[in-house]
This record gives sequence, C-alpha cells and structure tokens, in this order.
Amino acid sequence: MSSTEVVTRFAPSPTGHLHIGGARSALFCWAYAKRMGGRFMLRIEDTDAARSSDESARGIMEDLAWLGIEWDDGPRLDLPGGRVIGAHARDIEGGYFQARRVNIYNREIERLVQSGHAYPAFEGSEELDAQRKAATAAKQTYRYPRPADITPGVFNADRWDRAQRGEAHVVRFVAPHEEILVADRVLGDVRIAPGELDDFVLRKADGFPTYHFAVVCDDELMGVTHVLRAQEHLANTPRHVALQRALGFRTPEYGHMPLIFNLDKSKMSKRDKAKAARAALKSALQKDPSLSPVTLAAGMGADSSQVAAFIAGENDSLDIAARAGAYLGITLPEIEVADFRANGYVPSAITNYLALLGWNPGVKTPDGKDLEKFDMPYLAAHFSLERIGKTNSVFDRVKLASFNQDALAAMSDAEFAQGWLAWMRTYRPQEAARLAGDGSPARMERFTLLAGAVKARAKTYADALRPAGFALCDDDGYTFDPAAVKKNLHADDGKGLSLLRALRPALATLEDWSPGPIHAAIEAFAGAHALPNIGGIAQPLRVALAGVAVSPPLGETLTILGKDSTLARIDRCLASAG
RNA sequence: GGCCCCGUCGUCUAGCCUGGUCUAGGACACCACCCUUUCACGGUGGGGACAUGGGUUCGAAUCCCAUCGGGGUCACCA
Repeated sequence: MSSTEVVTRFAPSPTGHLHIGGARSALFCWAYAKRMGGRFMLRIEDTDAARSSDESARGIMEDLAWLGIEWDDGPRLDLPGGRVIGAHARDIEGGYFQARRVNIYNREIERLVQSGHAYPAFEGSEELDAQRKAATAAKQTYRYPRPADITPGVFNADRWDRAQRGEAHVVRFVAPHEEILVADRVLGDVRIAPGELDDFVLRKADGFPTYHFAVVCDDELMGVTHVLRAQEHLANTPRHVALQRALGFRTPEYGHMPLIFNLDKSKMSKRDKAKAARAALKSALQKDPSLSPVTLAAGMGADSSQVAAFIAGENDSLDIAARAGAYLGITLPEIEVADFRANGYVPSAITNYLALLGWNPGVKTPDGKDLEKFDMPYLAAHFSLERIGKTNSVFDRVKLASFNQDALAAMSDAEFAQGWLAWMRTYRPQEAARLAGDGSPARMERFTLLAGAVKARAKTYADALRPAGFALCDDDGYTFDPAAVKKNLHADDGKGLSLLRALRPALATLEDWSPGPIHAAIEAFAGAHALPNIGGIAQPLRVALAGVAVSPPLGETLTILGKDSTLARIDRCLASAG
C-alpha cells in the first residue's frame, strides 16, 4: 500500500439487516475508493456483545454482495457459485471484527492512562442516570464532572491500582479544553467551542471499547484515509479528533452525508414495518366486526396473545408484522435491503437510485436533461465528494419503483425471464413451479413468452405476478368479475356473449397456435362480423379467459394458455354467463 | 433546552463557490391529448419552487445579516 492510497471503510454493527441508509453509505465509500484508485474496507463493529450476532454480520455481507458493493479489505465471504469477496484482503493484526481486537484497544487504553489522558472511573450507571435526570429536570446540560483527583497529563496511579485489583470501572478520556475544528469535505469547517466535550467513556465495564474509541484506533491502525458516514455522526467527530491528538494519530479526512427520511420526514426505521402492519390490523378489525385478534392470529399462524399485544403496541415484532402483511395482502414498507430484494427490486435500480440520494453527477445528457441513469462502473469513474449535497433527503419509493421498472424494461425478454424466475424460485416457489415447472425447454419457451408479455407492465418482479394472474390459476379457478361480465358480455342484448360463442369454433379449428396467427384470426373474425375494431370481441374474450377485461395482448395470452385451456375457459364462461 | 448542520416545484435535484445568459432546467408523481383490442409501454403538452424580512449592488436563487422552519446530537448503542 502506498502512503497516498485512499482507504475508505463501511463499518456496520451487526445487530440486524443492512438498512437502506447504510447501503447508501457503503455505496458512497465504495465509489470514492474506486474513483481514487484506492481500497474499500468492510469492518464489523460488534462491540455491543448483547446485540451483535454472526448471522447478522453474514446477512449484511450478503446484502452488500448482492448490491454489487464488494470490499477489497474485510472478512472473507464465500458465496454460492464460487464467488469470493475479500480473498485478497490485507492481513491486519486482529482482523476485521472489533470484538476480536480487544487486546489492541486495551494496549492503547493503557498508553492513554499512563500518559494521563484517560482514567478509570468507578461510578455506577444508575448513579449517573440519576445525575443526568436531575440535570435535565433543572434544565441544565449534563456533562460528566471530572473528578477532583484528575489532572490532565498526569498518571493517576491510585485509580489504576484500584482498577487492576478488579474493581468495577469504566475508563474515561481526559477531554481537552480547547476549540476543535473539523474540516469536513462535505459541510465545510465545523467548530466546537472549548468545554463542549466531557470526559466520555472509552472502555465499558464489560471490557469492550466504546464506539468512539474502537473507531479511532481502527481507522488509524487500518490506514483509513477518508471517513464518509451519515451526518448523525457529525456531533461525534470532535471527540474522535480529540482522541486522535491524545493518541498521536493522524486525523483522516471526514465527509458527512445527508440523512435519509420517510415521506412524512420521520427517520426510516424497521419499526415502520410494525407501524404499517398494526395500522392494517386495526383497520381490518374495524371494517369487519366479526374479526378478533384471536381469529386474526389463527389466520396468520401466530400466537393470539402476542398478536393482541402487537396490536396494542406493546411490541414491534418483525415476525408478526411480516405475517400480518402476508395475511392481509399488504406490502409492508421496505426499509432494509433484504426487503427490497424480497419484493423484487433489482440491484442496479437500487444502487442507481441510492446514488442520486445526496449525490448528483451534475452532467447533462445530449438532449439537455440531467443525467440520472447510470451504472456502478459510471459511479466508480465519476463519484466525487464535492458533489455530495448538504440537505437531508426523503426516500421516495415511487421514484425507486420507476427506476426499477425502467431497469426491467431494459432487459431482453430472456434476461427478464431468467431474473424473474430466479427471484420466484426463492420468494414465490409455488408460482415458480406453476409457471416454469421443471424448467424444460418447452416450459421455458412458454415462460419466456409470458415474461415478455408481462415485462413492460411490472415495476418489480413481485408486481409482474399481477398481469400474469391469468396463467397462475386453474381453468376453473378464477371468478368472473360481475361488472366486467355485465359490460362486455351482457350489455347490448348479450352481444358480447353471442360473439364469443361464434368465435369458439374459429379458434377450435385454428391450426397454428402462436401469437401472430391467433391475432390474425381474431382480426379476421372482427372483420367478418362487421366490428369497427377488434375490441368488440377482444374484451369478451378477455373476460372469458381471465375473469376481467384486462390481460396482455391476446395473441400472447392465448398462446401462453394453450389451445385446450383457452377453449375450456371459453366453455366455462359461456356456461356460467349464458 | 445546550451545541451543531441544513432550507430551490409534492419528492429527488441542476443552477449558488466564480452575481446578469433564470420569464429558474431535469427526473419521479399528477393532469390532458396522441398511439392503442384492454391494461401497460411510448410520444406531445400542462400546472407546480428560489422559506420570510432586511441589506450590498446598476442587477441576487446566487454575497451578508436577522427571523422563521426542518434535522442531528447530547449513553458504559453504534
């Protein structure tokens, strides 16, 4: 590694799935490193022993990999298909999981204590909470009061001995009394006045470092040159700068990115899913008085007392929220990358949209429009700190959906069919089996035709199931929409119905059962019956085949159904509506 | 409340640094029309913003100040 090489890092704490905001941070860090010809690092900040888990760390890495955000340095990840990420990571003492680096932090802590820049403190957290509460009640800003026996720059042997003898303690920083300037690459110079910092904790009673301390040590020891993170960390940065000075470390370049919010300006959080599910549950109960939490729980396959508690707002169980969403047929708001993936978004649309949330290439297309559509290589080649905005932004799912729709539309029919099927096999196995069966060439040919017919009508893979509905039910497994029947079959003295009856033999005798000939046959039929256009027969046919007057073009629809199903459905419709 | 950050269409933004070319451009959404066998796709057009008030200047979305508004942060979470 040369001394000028840029090193950025994304450092999630493994306490859940990868949040969409975290994905944006990772994307910007990745893009900047690539742009500068440097390295992008992934570090796992698992110093909160109670909340961290290895499954979560693995999940976050898989989500990053799925998005195409690959790290040069960090844990090794082996993916199905032989893909490996982090295979050429730099070998760093202690590795990339903070929990396994505790001896390193302890070494640095001791150095700080010996030089009089840190000291053990013995107050319990209840005691401090009480002090904080009292200060808040008195409308005072609480700052930890430095004990009288602490002198900056002087080693306190007394306290160190007590700590060494095993007395419960934390280690606190001797915060400097001076102005601290952070030269932020996004926000410009940010200053905080002397005395704003108090003696914050560096090492917790359980022996793990706090976030502040671990971050400062790791960024130095791992050679991080640029710290790009969300603006919520801005207020922490002076602490980090002060610590770096006390430890004799470099100060990396900082850049704080704007925050991402919901449409209602609230912070995007996984609790939003619980909120949406709860609202849906409540409105279901209100609309249908025969329902109760018990019957709902039964339908959801969940414990009724838990469901009742969930509705009452006593818990925000993600499991119950997911079950409620599935049971009531509503889509919960996507918050985590895994949610978008499950709902059928593609990585290229997500990363493109995310890149535009807080950054802009500032380039016009030849026809004078802002350049908005670009891929990962473009980002890697053009990303710049200067063009990161300062203002917080609202996450607009509707625009993301539009990007996703465009991404799907840009695929060839074969590509779309492949992606759609892969998604379906994971998230909708029943539908996958129904539409593609064993994946034999004959089945795939028909499936690809369906995929092509549905592609322009879908915003996501999940959404593509909607226009494919006619192919997902049995020939007698759908109902005829009364309004559609009335309008297209019964109106005008049953004209639609008699046309449909007359069409049947024409279709039954059609030899070449493929889109072109089928469409030609229907057109010929319309001409022979003096219809102004084929709508007069097309709409009744649609009602017969799908139950509603909406379907993809008829040539495709009939081909996908096959001749036998088509005739069976017409017969059933004639019998039912005639 | 203290400290810090931010303020262009409903939303994401271009323009701001280097005042005039801005009767403020684009995208998503919305509306209308066209295309069309339906639903979509596509095409054309439309409504829609410089938070407010003061300065500076011949001239301010662009520079300065104030006000108002929004956000972040004040843990032995990260």
